[in-house]
Amino acid sequence: MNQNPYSTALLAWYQANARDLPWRRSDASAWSILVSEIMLQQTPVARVLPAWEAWLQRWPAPADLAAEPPGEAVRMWNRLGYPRRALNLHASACAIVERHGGEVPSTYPELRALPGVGAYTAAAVASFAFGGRHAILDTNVRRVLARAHTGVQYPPKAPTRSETELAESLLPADAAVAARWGVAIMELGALVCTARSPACADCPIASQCAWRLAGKPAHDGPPRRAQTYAGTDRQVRGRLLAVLRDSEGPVPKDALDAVWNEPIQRERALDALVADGLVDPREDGTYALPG
DNA sequence: AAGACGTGGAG
DNA sequence: TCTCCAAGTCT
Repeated sequence: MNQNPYSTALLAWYQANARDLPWRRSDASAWSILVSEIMLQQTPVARVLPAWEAWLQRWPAPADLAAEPPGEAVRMWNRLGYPRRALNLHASACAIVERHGGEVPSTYPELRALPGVGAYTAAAVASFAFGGRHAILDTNVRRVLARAHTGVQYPPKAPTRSETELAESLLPADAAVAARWGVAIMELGALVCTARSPACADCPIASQCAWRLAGKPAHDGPPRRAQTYAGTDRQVRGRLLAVLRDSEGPVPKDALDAVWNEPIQRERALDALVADGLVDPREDGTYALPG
């Protein structure tokens, strides 16, 4: 049926060990799945759970969100991080209403065309919401493939062509099986084949894992540089936006000036937020979330 | 095609 | 405390 050597073991493992996440339930709408995928970008499941519930309760369909100003999406996003995702979700909702009659599109190209929807998210929604046959290549899958197939501890910094080709070569032929296999290998990376301390004893494909068989050699190459945060523009942007989020209406410039004492950096961060459409400078000199 | 882009929990 | 990292995307 396919050349995937551990499909059966992986599927069985998933059957027995998958988390009961709300966006995986059979009654989850395509919209709710899209929302979950955007929220989960670079953000842990535990923090997404409550945000996802609140979001869907307020905006059960794309049209509900599209009917509100983008600033409300940013406010609702709260402290999930990367607030441009809220803007993208709002813009996606508008596009879905305008171009797709209010229904989340089902094909990869249509999904990929939505703002904030890249290769991973388009494949994930097409697969998880619509049962399409697409290779899922997120950080979990990339790590599993790096270990099981390539025999190294960590995947390359950025996704490569060969990783995509490997993932596609492993895809079960049947679309429904492929969709299930996609979540399964992702779940394996999230629960067992983790970044720091993989639980190889619990791994259904341990006997075929190239990295384990090689004695789990440590990562070879330059250290994976951690992202700095303290003192960066990102931190300033975060503080600036928090003031606007926590305020009912427009705020005077003084309130923004108070969050950071270095004026050059502060102005640069504010200008960038305005350029990104996350902050709306008003004629009276005050600032607000976009209306 | 490196680097920017938030936030908070775990070890 | 400090580093790492969590279902990426965009420029």
